[in-house]
Order: sequence, then C-alpha cells, then structure tokens
Amino acid sequence: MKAVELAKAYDPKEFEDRIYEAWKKEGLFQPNAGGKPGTGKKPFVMVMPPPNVTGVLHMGHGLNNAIPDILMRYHRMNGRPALWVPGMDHAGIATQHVVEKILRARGVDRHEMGREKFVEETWKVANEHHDIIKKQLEKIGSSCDWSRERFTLDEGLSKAVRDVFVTLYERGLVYRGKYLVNWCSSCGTALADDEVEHEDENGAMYHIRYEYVDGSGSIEIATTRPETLLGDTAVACHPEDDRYANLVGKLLKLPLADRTIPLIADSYVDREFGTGLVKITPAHDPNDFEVGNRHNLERINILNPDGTLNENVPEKYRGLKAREARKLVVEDLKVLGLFVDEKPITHSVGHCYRCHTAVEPYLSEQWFVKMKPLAEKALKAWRDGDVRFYPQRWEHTYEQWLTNIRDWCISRQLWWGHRIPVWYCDHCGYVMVEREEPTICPKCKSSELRQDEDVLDTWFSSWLWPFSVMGWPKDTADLRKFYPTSTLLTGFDIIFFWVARMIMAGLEFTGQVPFRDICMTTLVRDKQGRKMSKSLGNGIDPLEIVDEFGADALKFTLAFLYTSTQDILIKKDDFKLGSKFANKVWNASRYILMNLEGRELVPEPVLNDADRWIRHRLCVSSAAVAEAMASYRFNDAASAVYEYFWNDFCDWYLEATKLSTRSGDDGEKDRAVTVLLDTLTESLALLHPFLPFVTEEIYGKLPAAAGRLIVRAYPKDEAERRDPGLDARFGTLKELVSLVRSLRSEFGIAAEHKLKVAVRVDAGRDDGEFLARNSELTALLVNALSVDFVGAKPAGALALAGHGFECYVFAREAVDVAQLASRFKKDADKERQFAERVTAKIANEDFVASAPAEVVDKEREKLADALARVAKLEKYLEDLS
RNA sequence: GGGCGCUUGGCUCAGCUGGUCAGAGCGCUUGGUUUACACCCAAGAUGUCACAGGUUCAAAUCCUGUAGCGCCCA
Repeated sequence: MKAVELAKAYDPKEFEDRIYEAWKKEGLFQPNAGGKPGTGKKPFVMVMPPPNVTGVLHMGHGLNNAIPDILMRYHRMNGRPALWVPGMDHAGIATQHVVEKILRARGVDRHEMGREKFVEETWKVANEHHDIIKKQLEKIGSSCDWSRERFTLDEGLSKAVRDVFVTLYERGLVYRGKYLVNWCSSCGTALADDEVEHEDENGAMYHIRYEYVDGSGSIEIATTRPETLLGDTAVACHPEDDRYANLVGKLLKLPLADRTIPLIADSYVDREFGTGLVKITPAHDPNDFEVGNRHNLERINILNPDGTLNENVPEKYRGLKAREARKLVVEDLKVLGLFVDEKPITHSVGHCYRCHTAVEPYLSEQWFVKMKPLAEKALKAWRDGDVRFYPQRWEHTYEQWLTNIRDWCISRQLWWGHRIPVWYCDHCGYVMVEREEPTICPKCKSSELRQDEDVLDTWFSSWLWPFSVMGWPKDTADLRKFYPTSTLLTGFDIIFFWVARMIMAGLEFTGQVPFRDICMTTLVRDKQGRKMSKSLGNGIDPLEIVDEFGADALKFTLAFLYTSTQDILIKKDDFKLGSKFANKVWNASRYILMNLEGRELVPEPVLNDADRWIRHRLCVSSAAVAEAMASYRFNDAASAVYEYFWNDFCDWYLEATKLSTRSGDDGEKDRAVTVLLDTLTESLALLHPFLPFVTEEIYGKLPAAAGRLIVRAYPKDEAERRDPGLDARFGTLKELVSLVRSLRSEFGIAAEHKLKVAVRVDAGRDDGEFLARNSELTALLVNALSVDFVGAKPAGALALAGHGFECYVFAREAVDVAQLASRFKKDADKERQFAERVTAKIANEDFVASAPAEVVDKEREKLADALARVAKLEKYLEDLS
C-alpha cells in the first residue's frame, strides 16, 4: 500500500467549501440520508430559529447554529432520520427600516413611492440579503435541509398566518379595540408590550399647583411628564386619604389648557407617592387609562403619530415634540406662578427595541389576541411535563410570563408584512374577516371594499414556525412524519417573544406541543461582559472567525466554552483553541497515513494491550458524549472528545504504537497499521459532530473509506470492548513512565541519555505480569535501555515511589543528591499530611458507623496506600544520607 | 417591588444527584531540531472554592444571612 499524503499544515480553507457542497449535493442533510427511512428509528427534528433576512449574523447566531449542528450530526450518526429545517424571518420593522434607509440615500420617501412599489422594492432587498445570510449559514457548516427552506412571508406561511388569524377571530380570540398601545413615533407603529425595553433615565419629579375653580385655594400634584397635563381630565387622590377626601368633587382649573377638571377618588393612587395627588391623563398613561374607564373620563389624545403635539393643545404647543413641549410648559407654569419645584430622579422609561426611541402610550385602534385561554393551555402542558426546559430554571420565567399574560397587540402600522385579512365595506361599514379576499359586501352587496391598512406583527408568523414550515394547514407527509419536532435550541432572550408563543400556537392549532425539549442558550458577550453590538464595535463576526480559523474551530470552541449558567465571554483569540485541536487531529491522521507506505492490511488483526486500552477509552468517551448530549451539556461532550483524542489517543496510544511501527517486523507493522487505521476511523467518527469538516476530509483519504463520515454510525459503548481492569493496569504503566520523566526533567537528564530502569511491584498487586509484558513499551516511552523486573532494590540505583510499585533508576551520578532528598522530603510530608487526615477520618467512630461501607473501605485503601508511599520515601531518604 | 443567576488558581470558566473534584483552556516557569504536529512534546508552579453562621460522620457542593456584580419582569 502507498502512503497517503496530507498537507503538512491543517488548512480548512482548502476543503471546507468543497465538503459542504458535496454533503449538500449528495442529499446528506435530508432525513433519508444514508438510506435510513426503513430503520424505524424516531426522527430527530429541529427547526432553525429564523434569522432576520436583512440582519447581520453575529456570534449569537454562530452559537445557535453551531450547537444545534452538533446535535443534528450526533443523532444523524446514531441512525435517526435527521431533519433540521432552515429559514428566515421577514422581520417587519427591521427590514422596513433597512429599505427606507436605502431609499433615503436615493432621496426617495416611501410615501412618494406608494405601498405597492415599496413592497416590491423590499422584496428585492430581502432576496439579496437572503442569499448573503444563506451563504453565511453554509459557511458555518449548518447541516440543515435546504430543500425544505422556508420564509415567513412565503406563500405557504402566509396562508398559515391568514388561516390562524381568521380561526382565532372565529373562536373569539382576536378582537379590535381602541386601547393604549406602545407607540414608537419614529417607526410610526404600535409595538407589543415585550417589544418595549425599559431603561433607567435621569428625569425629574415636577411639582405643580392646580387652583380650585372657586378661587378658594390650590392643590399640588407631582408628575414626571408635565407636558401631558394638556391632556389631563382629572386629578385623583386615594379615597381614604384624610388630607383630600373632603375635597373630592371640587373642580380644578387646568393650567395652560384652560379647562376645568374634577378631583376624583380612586384606590389606584398611592398615598405615599409625591403629594398623594396624581394628575389623570387617560389617553397617555396605562394606569390613568384604567382610572378613566372607571370614572368615565374623557380621553384627550394630545399627540400626532409622529410624536408631536396635536390640535387638542393650545396653539403655541402644537407641532412640538413632547420633550420640547415639556420645557415650554414648565417655563409657562413658572410665569403663572404655578410651578412649585423639580427634583431630579431616575426612572424607568420604555424604548422601542428596534430604534430605541422613547415609547409613548398612545390611544389607537388596533387588533389584539386574547391570550389568557392560550396561556392556560401552555401552562398546563408545562405542568404535565410535555415540555422541559434545559436548564430547568427557565421554566420559572415561562410560568411567570404566562401567568401574568396580557393581550397581544398584533397590528403594526407598516407596509412590509402579512396584511391583516380584514376588509371594511365603505358603503355600510360591515367588517369582513376572511381567508379569501372578498369582492362584495355580503350585507349591502357593495363592492367598495377596503382592506385593513395594517400588517401583522412578525412574531405572528414566527409563532407558527414549527408546523407552518411542515406545510400546515395542509395535512402533509412532512407534518405527519416530522411534527412535533424534537428539540428547540434558542437564546433565552426570546422565551416570551417566541418560545412561549410557539407552544401556545402549537397547542391551539395542532393540539400538540411543537417540541418537547427546550434548550436555552445564554448570550455571547465580549471579554468585558458587554453585549456585542455594532455601535460598540466589539462584535465578533462569525464569518471572520471562519475565514481565519475555520468553521470547525468556530464550532468546537463555542461548544467547548458553552455554559448554561453564565453568559459566554469570548475574544477572537479564544478560537485558537478549536483550530489547535483541529490541527492536532489533522497531524495525528497525517502521521498514521504516512505509515501506510509499503504495508498490507491484515484481515483480523490480533489486538495488543494498548489497542484494547484505546478501545476501552473510546467506549468511555462515547458514553460520556451520550450522557452529555442527552442533557444538552455541550461543553462536557466537547471536553470528552477533546480529552480522548489529545490525551488518550495522541499522547499515549499513538506513542505506544511506535513500538510496532518502528520495529523491524513487517508482520507486526502490518498488524499495527491495520488496527491504527481502524481506531483512527472510529475516532474520527467520535469527533465528527464537533469537527465535521476536518474529520470528513481525512475520512475521505482513508484507504478503506466508503461513503461519507457524516452518515457513518457513531461509535458505541459496547460492554465487550470495555475493560476497566486493563485501564487500571495501563494507569500504572503511565504512572511509571511519568515518574521517570519527572526525574529526567527535574535533574536535567538529557533526553538522549538512555537510562537503565528496574521495577518491583508491591506484594499483592496483580499488574506485575502486565508491566513485564509491556516492558519494551515502557522502555520506549521513557527512553530506557531496558526495563527489568527485580525482587528488591538493586544496589546503587535511585528509587522512586509509585502507587503499588517501586521504580529504580541507575542514574545516581546524574542527580544532585541533596536536591533529590529535598524532593523526597517534600513528597513524604505531603503524603504524611494526607495520611493524617485520612487516619483522623477513620478514627472517627461516627464516620465508620454512618458512611457507606464502600466509602469507608476506600478510605482504608487510601490510607494504606499513602502509608506505603511514606515508608518508601523515608527509606529512600535514609539511603541517600 | 417580585423573580432568576453569578462570585473557584493571573484571565475565561467546568464541577449534575454532598465522600481524591480541587479541574480544563489560555497565560506563566524550565527543558526539548525525539523524521505527525513549535497550532508541538515533556516536566512544573499557582486556589483558606466571596464572607459569616448552620445541617451532616463528611460541604466548593445542601440551608440561612451578609456583601458585591449581572439579567428579567413590574
């Protein structure tokens, strides 16, 4: 056989794109890949959280694509039909922003352009961006089934959205009403409650006097927003507040606005707060809105949609932004002598999550979803254990939100999105909520119909994602085969926006939870713990990492650093971890393939101790991966394969095989190389989910390779391959090797100096035969002339104390005796201290009585072991002196 | 105001169901042109596991409190 040559250095650029194309072309991302439909195994299915089509992929996407890819590949290799459905989100507000910005640069306003042209233009932009994002997801290596890719605004999903809206309406769960909504004046649209981000801001508490109409005096109110007094329709006190109770019903002169308002009593008022009197502005404050309803107060809207004051305020304030009006109002109050004072305070102010403008409570007519009935089902599903959170603590967040749920404002005053399927008859005012566009009014037969101008919240399509991507509401084969999905993996920050709502929609429309396991990932932050953001410029572009270190490095590093408890703090250089590991895999493989030169493969090679040991380790590692994957502890899984490959396979096994590959025996070489190839193949399979590209590339170079690694069986933990006894004996050999290497290092004994070594095994130990059988191997690993077995310490040798054995090195002339003595003393002291602790433990009767016998036995063993080492070390010290 | 989380070697973090669990990666020190790998090899140093109590035969691990940091909801 000829040697297979791998390039000297690992270079992911050389093969990653090529391999991805091959996987895709061969249909290996599809659930029937590897001819598995007949196996009867349960499919493993995930849907990708659809990224914003016009957004930029950041490290959060990197994490939430790299990690699921590991899961997908793992289950695929375990023989389950594996389906990962990709797609993107039309992201209403965000995309409209992007396009408006492009248009602005061209000097065009969307209103000049008109709705139809604007939407057309937006599609163009979305399509361009789609291709970029798709390319990026491919670069990252996502093994998702592109033949099933979906878009939240494509035909099928639009149909699902319309169907859901109408169905909810029919069930009485969608309604229209005039309520206070969160209004972003910059985006010109309403927002849902959870699209508002609260931030502390420096503001002031203003104290203002309102005079009685009858001239008998005045009262003092406190507010943070004095400009809204222009929309006041009452002042309220607590009904049991002695200070004001007798004044209820009195009329007040509203300053500046020249109106008369009453003093009312409502238990909503907090007596401790400010003066105990609050101004009531029903059209501009959610609490005041409620108060206004209870007292039948007029609602005076003082704002235009663009956030300026409207015609309901005195002329001098009209057209001003709220902030500007505030200044002027305060000045004018001062002139009138009605301003008392202002005290600086910090208070929480809501901002638009897209553009960060301060949000105004704004009275308008919107469509809402009645959430309570949906939330109750979702809560029940969780209580029944139909959905499980990993880590579990997130269920509290889920429960809390669902328990205190509020109705969902779903209309958005945008052009980009699913147009609300409601038509109004201009002739008779009849309202039609329809799946198919109506042409005539069923009531008056007029054809003057007008569709609702607004579109639906983007999340109104995302919440259907797990089943709409499968073709729902049609009863498709995919829906039957792959729904409900298995696992959802996404960031905890969208638990309300998306996760909880998907569960509600799944239950409401399919009668099933859309997934059973919910794996919540944390945020990726920079080393200072700051959120990665464009404005801070501290973001790490995953594509840049792929370019510099490779997709495998990106994936492996993220998995290795994955944590479910804290945010992941990361810097660019950290990705070296993954590329170093990939390089290690590359070079170990390169070495093995080099050794094929002139070899013949042996049909049924006999295994030696090292071979059987590495197979045992492979079993242990495979079991560790299985356990970690089942509980979504990706860092544990990554560590398991890392330690296996680097520490077991490379540091010990590969080194051990050099005994064979460097021997003069062709038969032994053939045997060793055959086993090596086999072990390498299984090791590559073990690593594949974590380092897909480099392992597939190497697999393709193996002489006996068939098909693709991506669909090969994952190494199993097989009882007959396990051998814990062998593992322990091999451990003794490793300890022996380390002892000699330490001596060498500490005393500067040159590597090329071949030592003469002897070993004596303590009485009662059963690893003597093993060590004797592998003495040549030991000699190779410590560069010894020979490793002999003796019954007692040979004269003139230095002794080293192992656990259960002694090792003798003929190197007295090479070491500084005083230094060695102090080394022994240190070791002996440490061991003695340990022995004392254990002695005390065993002397404690309570311990012996209460602890399990197993634990007590273990302690006794530890003690015996430690005492034996102390005795040895003391003897050595004596010998040296 | 309610809830959740974090505080472990210089840095970033693991340590699930209490009993060699005091660990990893990076960094650091010493030595190395071992024909797989310097993206490497070998050897090494570094922690009273935030603090104070408590439970227990036994606590980084469970409980309570304190301090600091962060996040979410209101």
